[in-house]
Amino acid sequence: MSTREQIIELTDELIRDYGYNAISFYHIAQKLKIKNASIHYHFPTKTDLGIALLETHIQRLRQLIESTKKKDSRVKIKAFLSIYDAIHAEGRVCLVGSLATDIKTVEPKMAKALKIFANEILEWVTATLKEGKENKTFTFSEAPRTKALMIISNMLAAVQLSRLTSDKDFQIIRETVLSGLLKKGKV
Amino acid sequence: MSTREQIIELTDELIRDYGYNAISFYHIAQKLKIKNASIHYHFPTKTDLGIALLETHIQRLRQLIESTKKKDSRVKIKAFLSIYDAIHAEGRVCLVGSLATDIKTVEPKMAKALKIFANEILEWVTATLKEGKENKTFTFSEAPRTKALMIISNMLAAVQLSRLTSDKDFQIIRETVLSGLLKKGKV
DNA sequence: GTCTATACGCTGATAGAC
DNA sequence: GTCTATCAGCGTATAGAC
Repeated sequence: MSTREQIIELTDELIRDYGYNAISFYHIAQKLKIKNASIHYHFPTKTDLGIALLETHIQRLRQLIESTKKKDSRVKIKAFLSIYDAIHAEGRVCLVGSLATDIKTVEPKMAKALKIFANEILEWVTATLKEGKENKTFTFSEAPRTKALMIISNMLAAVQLSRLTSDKDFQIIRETVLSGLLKKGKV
Repeated sequence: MSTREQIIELTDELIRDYGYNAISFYHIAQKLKIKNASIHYHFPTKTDLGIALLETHIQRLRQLIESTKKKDSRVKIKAFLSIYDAIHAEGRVCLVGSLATDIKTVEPKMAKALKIFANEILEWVTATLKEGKENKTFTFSEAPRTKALMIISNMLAAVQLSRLTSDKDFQIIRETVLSGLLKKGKV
């Protein structure tokens, strides 16, 4: 992995652990055993680093969407939930949630990238739910986009809340989300 | 309002706007037209200020619980949702969500206060749902604590997500939460 | 590409006058 | 209780050698 990629990877972990405004170039440099100035070579400003991180996430999301395109709706939703399983296992929060609380402190260009990322997630989950509802894989009464908002908000907050209440609360929310989609005879 | 109260009030707004690690004593002092050192007189450290803020919120929550004690379950849940209506109207996020992303950066004493606050909210909503289910005000199939987790996570994330997707998404989530509790013939 | 050296503003915090 | 003055440390960022 190139230095540039290592910086992005570590920044991702640090932001989801501590938050954008709590981390510094010095923290990143120390962990990677490089110097402060080396990071500035790859990313002139902190904003540049933040945008590069978001663009990486957007790219990965698009790859996931592409690679699961022809799979069952259930597989797609489970792929979405699996992302949160990994985040929760790390004791971290998701990038969208972490940056949502900081959005008023970042430069417009970075805020824009964050909004694009959040909206592409919402569009994908919406499309997946719509598809799953039509082919009777999922059962729910709300509009697909509404249901997507409910599921995303449940998962986004699950990783945050379980830091405060109980670790097990993540699993409870996750299972309730899934069973709420699959349970037949409801509605 | 005393200076001490003004500091707490403004800190609350700033944390929910920008996040704990983005705000400084200088920002607070400037807005209140006092000096840096005056804040340190009331709160020796930033941690002391954070804890005082959380204790204020815990106290207010207890007052709300007490004042709505004998009211209908529906009134209690609407009181809970109203808190988020106000937060969303301000364009801010809730204190629990804002600090959940920063918890690994604050001192243990402050983290503890935050956990107490989050758990008391969860207990209240759980008790309210249990009561409402028993007297048939609410209709849901999950355990009361599970349903409370779902509702709290929906609302906590609604204020965060609506900063990124659309302002209207808050209302969509809020209405879906409420109708999911009141709609008869479901389940 | 990575380093050393450095600039300099902001941050939390303290001492002591009023 | 609030002020002035001051501090050390950390933050982003840059210049220029290797």
